Amino acid sequence: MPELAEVEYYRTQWNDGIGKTVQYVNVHSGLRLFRDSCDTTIQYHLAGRRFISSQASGKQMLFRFSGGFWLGIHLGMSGQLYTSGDGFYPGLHDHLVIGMSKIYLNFHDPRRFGRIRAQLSQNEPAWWHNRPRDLLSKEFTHDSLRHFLMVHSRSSLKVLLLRQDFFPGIGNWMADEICWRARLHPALSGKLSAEHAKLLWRTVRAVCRDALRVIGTNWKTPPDHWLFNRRWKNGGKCPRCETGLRREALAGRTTCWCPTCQM
DNA sequence: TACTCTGTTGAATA
DNA sequence: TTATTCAACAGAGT
Repeated sequence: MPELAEVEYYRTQWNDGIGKTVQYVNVHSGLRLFRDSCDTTIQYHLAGRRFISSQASGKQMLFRFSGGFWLGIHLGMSGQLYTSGDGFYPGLHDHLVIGMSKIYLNFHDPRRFGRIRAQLSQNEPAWWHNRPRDLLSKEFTHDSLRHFLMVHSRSSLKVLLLRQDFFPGIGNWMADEICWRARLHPALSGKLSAEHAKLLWRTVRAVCRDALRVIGTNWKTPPDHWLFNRRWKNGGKCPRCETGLRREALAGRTTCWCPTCQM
């Protein structure tokens, strides 16, 4: 489940290709992944270009190639980026393979919920330019969060935290981790007190920082004092108070919380 | 074998 | 306008 930190991790997997020139491109054309009809653009225009740099923001990634070629990737639910060396042969779910000298950059996605877009232009694509600000930027202010909560005061915290237009990069496990750390019940409405809103703001940033540090750099397993390791299976205990965790679908998403800690 | 569940986005519906 | 539901998928588990 690629969220903020997993996306950052996968982005860096292609770093060994930076500076190299594309020699070969293999695309599984016609898949929903290429619904922005970019499969032919990639197939015909990527070869011969040099891989310059990459960025990640929320769950989005942007890869820059020479001559104004931009490749955007969203991993969806099961997407992965990885590289391989000589002798590699694309598997069933390797939907995009970029061959370079001694390295292949691969996009692998069994469930095909991801999204790939390509564009030829001097400036970065509009969809990237218009993306929401990052949660660790100074533009994500306490005041903007309070305003957002006020406007959507009828929605639950869990639903709001999953809104990519305001919380880019937050997914299911991060939303649960944030609620748990802030001791706020995920079903609470957005109508929070000023103190609780401030607490939520601080916690969102702390969880983003911690996730990027632990998972984003070399994908270590988060420590046991996070909710993360306990939330997946039945019978998990709260790392703080050892109460049995509750797991229920909330707004259609599996949600885990501690009935003692989270009010 | 057949059914259920998983988690993200965006379209459809209320 | 805003909130909720569901389809797009394949694979692992029951």
